[in-house]
Amino acid sequence: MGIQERKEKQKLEIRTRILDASIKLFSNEGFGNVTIRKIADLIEYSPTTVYLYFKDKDEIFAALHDIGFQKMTEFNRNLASINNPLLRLHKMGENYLQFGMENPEFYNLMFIMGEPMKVFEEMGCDWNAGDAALSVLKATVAECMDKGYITKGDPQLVSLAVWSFVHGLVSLAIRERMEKFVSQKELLMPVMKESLNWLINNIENTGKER
Amino acid sequence: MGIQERKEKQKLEIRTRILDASIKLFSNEGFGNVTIRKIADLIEYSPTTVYLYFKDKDEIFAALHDIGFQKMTEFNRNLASINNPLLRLHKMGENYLQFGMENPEFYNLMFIMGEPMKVFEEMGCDWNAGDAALSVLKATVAECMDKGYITKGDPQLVSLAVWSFVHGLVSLAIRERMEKFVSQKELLMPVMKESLNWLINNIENTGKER
DNA sequence: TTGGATTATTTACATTGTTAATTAAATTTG
DNA sequence: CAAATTTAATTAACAATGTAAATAATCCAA
Repeated sequence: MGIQERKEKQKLEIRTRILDASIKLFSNEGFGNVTIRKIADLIEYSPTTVYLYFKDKDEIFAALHDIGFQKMTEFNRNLASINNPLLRLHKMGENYLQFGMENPEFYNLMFIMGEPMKVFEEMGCDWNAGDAALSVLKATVAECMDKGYITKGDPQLVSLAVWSFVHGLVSLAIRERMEKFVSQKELLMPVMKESLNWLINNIENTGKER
Repeated sequence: MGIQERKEKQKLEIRTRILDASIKLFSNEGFGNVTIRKIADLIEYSPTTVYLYFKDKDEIFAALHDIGFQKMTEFNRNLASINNPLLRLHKMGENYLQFGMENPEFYNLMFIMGEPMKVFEEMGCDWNAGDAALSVLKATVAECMDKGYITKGDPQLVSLAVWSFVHGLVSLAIRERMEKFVSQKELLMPVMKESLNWLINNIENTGKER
């Protein structure tokens, strides 16, 4: 049935156009700027047409959320070539910081906003995109422990700690809570990286215990 | 002029009523539930009256933000009696976690939402409430370094790191990004505390370097 | 008590998310 | 190919929201 196929493709095409329009809107002006009517304007359809492709606004956010994780995965391509797991962990952290600072609106969607999570809850499905990304982190931490780069312990706990740390940095920075610590915007990223260095140095196993 | 005085007092009284109503609204149902009209209903005034006491909604948020910091300060009363600065730092962290988990909406206002910050920016004034709280942290970290509990270094950098860490934990938890790591809600707080233990243990100076 | 200042309310408007009714287009069927 | 049916899109409408302007009520000094 070639006709069904084409229809599916068209449907997907418009869905993509809606998402692209949304991205354009929020990456320029933030999330307050994403309204159904503005999306409709951009794709040159009437506002209600949007509802033929997405149940509601939150479902659009959820879809964008997934796109964000794809973007982040691309960001992490440079990890594959790093053999030393601690260096890889370090680089992974730096990537995370950079991704957040360069895509604050996506970051917001992925790790701060409540809306996408509600959709996943309603749909009875989990936070798959996020969980996949975290699995990589956990595997890396476990490898660090296996090979003795960091003190052996619960990889889950250490992963959570590392993630919380970098998430804390990014989210404080993009929500402008860091001005007391970092006076100029250009210094934000360097200071955050230094902060990450500090953490990595601290958790590195220099054989102080057992 | 006793009459001026009374007027001031009345003005303040209504301002307080507006803020109280707002707190009631958002602590039950979150921030989406705070609308000018609902506030007006609660204090039994017409909606536009609210604008005689606050320039706009964001200014209400900014005022609530300050109240949040007062609450947090009260939370930290238990620190005064702790002499060991590292123990005090640890307890300060636990307080922070507890405050955030018990007052997620206030926490949101103080450390996540963008609105209050915009108001401070517009008014040309700084994030005073937050800065004051951070000064205490910085002083404690400095004391830890002075007395050799943690490796000497830049207190500013370490303070930022510690704060980012606990902020990361709280904000991931209240925005429900932690479900992969912590399956049940009752376990959240224990795991977060364990995570904090891990950090404190890691930064504790056991004399491994110099 | 009267007139200006203060405080409050009533209207009003634009923007938003979303639903229902209606029309236009495409597809299937006879 | 024409009629019937299904699908896609639009127009109209609604309720909620933030907020401004016009109007009314209240208060206080002269």
